[in-house]
Amino acid sequence: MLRLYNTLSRKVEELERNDVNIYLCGVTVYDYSHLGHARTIIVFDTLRRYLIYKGYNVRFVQNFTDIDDKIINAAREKGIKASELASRFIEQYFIDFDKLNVLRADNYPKATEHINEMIEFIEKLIDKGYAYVTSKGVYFDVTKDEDYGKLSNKNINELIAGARVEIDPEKKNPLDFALWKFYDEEPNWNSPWGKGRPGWHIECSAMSLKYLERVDIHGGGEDLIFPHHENEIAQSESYTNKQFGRIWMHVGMLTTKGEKMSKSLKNIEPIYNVLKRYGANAIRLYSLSSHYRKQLEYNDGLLEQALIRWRDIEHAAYELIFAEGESEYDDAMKIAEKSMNEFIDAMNNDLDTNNAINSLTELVKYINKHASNDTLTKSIADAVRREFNDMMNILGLRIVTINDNYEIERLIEERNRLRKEKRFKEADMIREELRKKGIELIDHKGRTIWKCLDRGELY
RNA sequence: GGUGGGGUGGCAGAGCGGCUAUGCGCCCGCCUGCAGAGCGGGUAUAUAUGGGUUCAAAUCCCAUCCCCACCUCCA
Repeated sequence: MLRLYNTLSRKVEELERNDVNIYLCGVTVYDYSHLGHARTIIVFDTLRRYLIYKGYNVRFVQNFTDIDDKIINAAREKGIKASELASRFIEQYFIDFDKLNVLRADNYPKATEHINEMIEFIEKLIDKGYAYVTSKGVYFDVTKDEDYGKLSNKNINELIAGARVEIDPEKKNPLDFALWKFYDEEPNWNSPWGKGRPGWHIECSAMSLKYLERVDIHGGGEDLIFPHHENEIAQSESYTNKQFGRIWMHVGMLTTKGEKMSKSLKNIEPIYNVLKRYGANAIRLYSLSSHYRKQLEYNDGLLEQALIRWRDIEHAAYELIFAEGESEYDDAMKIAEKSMNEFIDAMNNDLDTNNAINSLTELVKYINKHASNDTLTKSIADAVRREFNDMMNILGLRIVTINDNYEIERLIEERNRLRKEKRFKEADMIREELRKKGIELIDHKGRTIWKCLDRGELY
């Protein structure tokens, strides 16, 4: 049984339903997505893949915040419309995350396409007495929500005392947050209270309500706990009178030299850049190399380690493809089963992906060992293939596929002819030539196989 | 100041009372025409600090120090 840590209860809880609705807070599209975004999204993608593997019926919704001050400012700098900038970075988002082998969500709702839903939401909050209008906009009154602060475990009075938000005398309380803000200049939308733009938190409440009848897992980066998720809960529960979000999952921040990766610290590493250098598989392994709730340090050495780890897995994957012959395979079945069981145990334990990867490594070692001894038969390969592929799949790992291997096979033949004649220099030249194209040859007794390395240049 | 999470060998990362994971790196050897993978051996005297509980603590308790995140926009 899968057990997940719930930020709300601060306990590890079992996921008891069979239909699982997941809402992930996505990115604000005003710039390239960075490795920190990648980690959060890869974690949720892995969770989703695992749930699917376990037979759950998963529905996955992830939003795009496509309107806010940062987008407007960035667009102004570039001299383009905010909507144009947003759609450009949404496009880029898909380029990056498709390469990272992140499954597409069932829905990617955008804030600008749900203005009406938000307005309706706000109207009801006003009707119910949870929100009020000032000269600047519409605000949510946090004191009307008795359990405000329950997610972030904050005491409302302490929050008020230590509030860092600038004081707006019209607000009843410094913690009250905007549902709608008045703006005369574009981009803006009409509302019953005046032209303006929605506040940030309201989009997730309105959109998750629209696309998911119930949110079983709601999550995002750890930095969203307060105020974003706290506010979402306050609004949504005030609106529906029902609990909003069952399990709240939060992914730890990526750090560089011990400090959070963020725009303001200028220590961002855009995904496209890391992809170029290490490839998607290494990034996924890196992102999953530590428990998701812990902070993860970013540096080249760690990506390097992940890439080395990937090389072993990749090697095994190709050896399985090229395996030939028959033999006993009882042992292989046992190892595959053991490795898979350990993998599942690790995953069930609040997504202990690092240990899950270690379990895969166990099988990989077994495969590679047989391969080097020239005892990896097709029988053995068949006996372990399903488990191997399942684990690869859950982790979102995949080898590079190439459609035309005729030329490779031809060069291998030629090289082997040269080797037979002991013309090793020339043979090595062919191997070198292929290596430059990312094809690595592996000599076995009487035959040579190849693998296509997943490397940055391919992206 | 409040809230949460941490401090384990060169690096990453388990263990949550006894049996000192694991991976990577590094060194030596074997194997190979060479590579890759593999095999054998070695390396690190590892558990922030100081107390305490216990026959036994990295694991429990107390104190101290340090780090990070959140408390403003943020994945």
